[in-house]
Amino acid sequence: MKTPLYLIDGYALIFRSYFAFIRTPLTTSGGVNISALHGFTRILLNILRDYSPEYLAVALDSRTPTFRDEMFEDYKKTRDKTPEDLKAQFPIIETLLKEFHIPTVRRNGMEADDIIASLARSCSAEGRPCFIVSGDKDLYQLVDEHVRILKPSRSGGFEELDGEGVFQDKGVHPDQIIDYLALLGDSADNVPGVKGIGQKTAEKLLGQYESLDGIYDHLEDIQSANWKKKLSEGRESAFLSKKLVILKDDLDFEFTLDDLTLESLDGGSAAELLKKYEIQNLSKEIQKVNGSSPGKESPFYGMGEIGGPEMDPGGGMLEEDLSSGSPGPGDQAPADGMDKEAREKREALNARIGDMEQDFSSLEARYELVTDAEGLRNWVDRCMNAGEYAFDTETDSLDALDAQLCGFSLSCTPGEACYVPLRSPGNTPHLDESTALSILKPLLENPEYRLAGQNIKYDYCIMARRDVVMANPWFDTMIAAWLIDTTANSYGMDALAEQYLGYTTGKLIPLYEEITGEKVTKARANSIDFARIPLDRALDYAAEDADITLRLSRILGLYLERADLNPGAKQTALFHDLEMPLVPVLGDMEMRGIMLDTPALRKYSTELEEQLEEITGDIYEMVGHEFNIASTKQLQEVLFQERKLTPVKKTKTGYSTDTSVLEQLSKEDKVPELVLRHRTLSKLKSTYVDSLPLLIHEESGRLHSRFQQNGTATGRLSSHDPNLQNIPIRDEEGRKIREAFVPRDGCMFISADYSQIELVVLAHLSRDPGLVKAYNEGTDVHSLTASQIFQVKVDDVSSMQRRIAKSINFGVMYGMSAFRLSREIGISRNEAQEFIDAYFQTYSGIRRYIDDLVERTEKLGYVETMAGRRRSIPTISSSNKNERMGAQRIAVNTPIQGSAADIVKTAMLKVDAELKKQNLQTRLLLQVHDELIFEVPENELDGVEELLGRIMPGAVELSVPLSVNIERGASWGEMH
DNA sequence: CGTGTCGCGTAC
DNA sequence: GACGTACGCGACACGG
Repeated sequence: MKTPLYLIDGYALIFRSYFAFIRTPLTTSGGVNISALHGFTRILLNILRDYSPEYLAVALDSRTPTFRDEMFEDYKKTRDKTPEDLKAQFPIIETLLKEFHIPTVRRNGMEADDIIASLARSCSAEGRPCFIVSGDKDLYQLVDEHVRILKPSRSGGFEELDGEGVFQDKGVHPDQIIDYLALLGDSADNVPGVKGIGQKTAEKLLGQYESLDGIYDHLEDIQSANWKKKLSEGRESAFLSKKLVILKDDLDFEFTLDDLTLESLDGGSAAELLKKYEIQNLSKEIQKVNGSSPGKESPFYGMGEIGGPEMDPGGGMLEEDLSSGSPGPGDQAPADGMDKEAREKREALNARIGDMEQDFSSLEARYELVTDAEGLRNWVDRCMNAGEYAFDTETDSLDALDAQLCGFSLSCTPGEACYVPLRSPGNTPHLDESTALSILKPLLENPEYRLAGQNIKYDYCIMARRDVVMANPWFDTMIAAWLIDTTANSYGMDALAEQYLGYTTGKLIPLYEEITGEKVTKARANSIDFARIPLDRALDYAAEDADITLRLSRILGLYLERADLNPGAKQTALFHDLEMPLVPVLGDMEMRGIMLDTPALRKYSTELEEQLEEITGDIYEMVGHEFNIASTKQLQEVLFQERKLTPVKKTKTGYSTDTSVLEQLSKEDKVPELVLRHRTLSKLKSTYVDSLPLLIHEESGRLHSRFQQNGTATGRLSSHDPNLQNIPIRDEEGRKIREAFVPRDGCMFISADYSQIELVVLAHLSRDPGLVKAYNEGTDVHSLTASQIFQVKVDDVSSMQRRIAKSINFGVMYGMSAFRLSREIGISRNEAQEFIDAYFQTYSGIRRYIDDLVERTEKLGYVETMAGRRRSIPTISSSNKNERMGAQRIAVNTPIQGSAADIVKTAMLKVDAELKKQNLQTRLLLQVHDELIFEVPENELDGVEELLGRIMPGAVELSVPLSVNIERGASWGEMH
């Protein structure tokens, strides 16, 4: 066996090392980035240590444009400009290589890859083993019986890839890599590939047709119309890509193998260099490395042409602009039907809004940094005198339960604000938290002073955890903006300032990135630490927050008032009497959390795992091979191609494999049946059983879901992290998860849910005599409906008939079509239509209500709920029928769903007030749309049941009775 | 590796 | 195409 040659892909490893530490770069004490120097040297030393190579070379890229640039002018054009702090490391690394006496090879017009390819081919030709050190998949094409890849692993070792290894890694053989890359493209190098073909597809196609030529020769045989289309559109691009990814392997070199020995290695001066960059450990290590016969000059090969850009600046692809023209905020008043007085009022309000905008835009902001007690007292006095002020906290986390308080800001006059830092970088003296809070407390806790804020629930929680209970959260700009336009895509302060004030705020993320040098990814945006921002910059940002919030509160107040000019409108009341008081109630729920029986879930997880493995095995056996059952794409192939089952319906990208389809297919084949079971169990496992325990808060040991008040267009709440509003209940397996929600010691749960609240609301809104009568007499509405449409006595209604009636009752509220109903209950479309017709004949009041509502919506452009919540529906007059029908369904559904939400919110406030009044320890934990769940000390159980039974049915007054089911249980699963 | 989109499935 | 409102998972494609 000949002595192996080691080829190191220089720049590939340098880039890789730099970007590996991009979030927390390695730097010298002076802040100089040394990630690449460190990482590259580490890999180099590991090769020396692990493989003791005799022959080795580092291949480097050309300093001038390469033949690929000439072939394809966009080549590598998508790359960002190489960062300056990375570029600065190139010469250092080259110097290091030179001083260490590591042979380097570079040739102008050629990339390192081409050099490696040529040297590797020479090795193959003479039967010499060759190891290529790189993580770049382009080089996989070189692997053969003599050539292998050494891919540096995270742990510091190397993964050795031969032909089999390449196949394991990429799913194709080395001689297919070129075609693989030609299909896939490489965005980093701007190799186009075939658009829409990804790893999985490329792998599959090459598995079947061997090569690119094979694929195009058999284009007509390809089953998927989708792929066929993409491939034929991308043909030219594929073959150009192929040319780009083929490495040039026929370069001639003037040197011989002997020029690539490591005999003259000399770690001495390299060690000095590393020491200079404060890389102590590697410096020591390199110091010890020495070749056997020192003194030989390190060869440096190349043509010596200088200059030429290393890389071109990126072209920067523009993202498609998704924003669409949104309706103006809150002003969709009808032109007609308004009397003179109303029009005058409206004009007066518009004038006030205009004047206010004018005043605000001419302000010169004056912001003050407050660092001592006297300064803060002064500001608190000013706020008290004004009676109304804006308040905002700065912290180190968006999670109010973890957050440290870094400071806060106040404003009581537009354009004037202060920031009070409590944590900051550097040594500027400032107030400590407890002193500051003791001065602030009398302001925040006195209900006489009205507090404006943006997302007050957050600040409420922050302060409550520090024993300051904000007593008058009076104007949340986020919630106000939501009420004005429930379908906006952002309620962030920046967006509101832009929209309502025409004001562009300072942006925190760029500021933070500039100061810390860290990239703020989405995952990290939660933990921006405001204390790291120097006070001068912090002042501008934080004080502006309070200033803008105050301005927004004033102008949004006017917008609410203006909305109230519409007949019957009551947005201001809805805001102040319902939504704002709800803020602390939701904050309390979030802070309290709910207890989870984690051991029970862990045990269940194991059971599910076992069942899943068994099902998976059975499926593989029947299908004859392994595949990813969770991949709809792969599943489609198995079902519709291999097993030749008939597709039932399509999705945007292929054939559907959803539950209804699989159920259908189960009649013919066992596999879809097993897949259904697999779906159910893996859904439970991944979404609930395994995920819920991960969200348990360390300090409290409980699960703190967050209730979003502006999460929906209808007025419902939503819940997230975790979403506790979609915990399973319908199936036995799912119910087990509810059983893992348990009360704290000495308590039980009480659940109170409104029965059929949406149908009751429909009865109330439509005033349909039949429906109203049924509710007043306590008749079972579904049975009554069935008796009417099937023309039988109520007592003779079969369970099937009742089920159908129930479907229709619910379907009507959603604007269900005959098509859907027919599928839902397995009857023909005509039959379904007959049922629907019979339904509307029976409940003619509902028909009339819907028709009137749609007509009214066409006139006004919006719908309203009982509490005056408004949703604008501009597409109600669309010329596109589908769009218009969709709008009509929204118009019908929103008042029903939204009014139900109004009722439940009202109940929450009344119950909360009563619990406080009676000084009970019972606490509201969850709201699930029509259900409230309380944690109740045992001695309060009876009293609370009585209280709920008294308050909840009468939360609002309706023309039909609203009944509540109340149950108690030792777990959430025990109720219902 | 991070991010967005899709298909799907859970709740009311 | 065909029933409203949410959230969140895994797979996949894609860009840096």
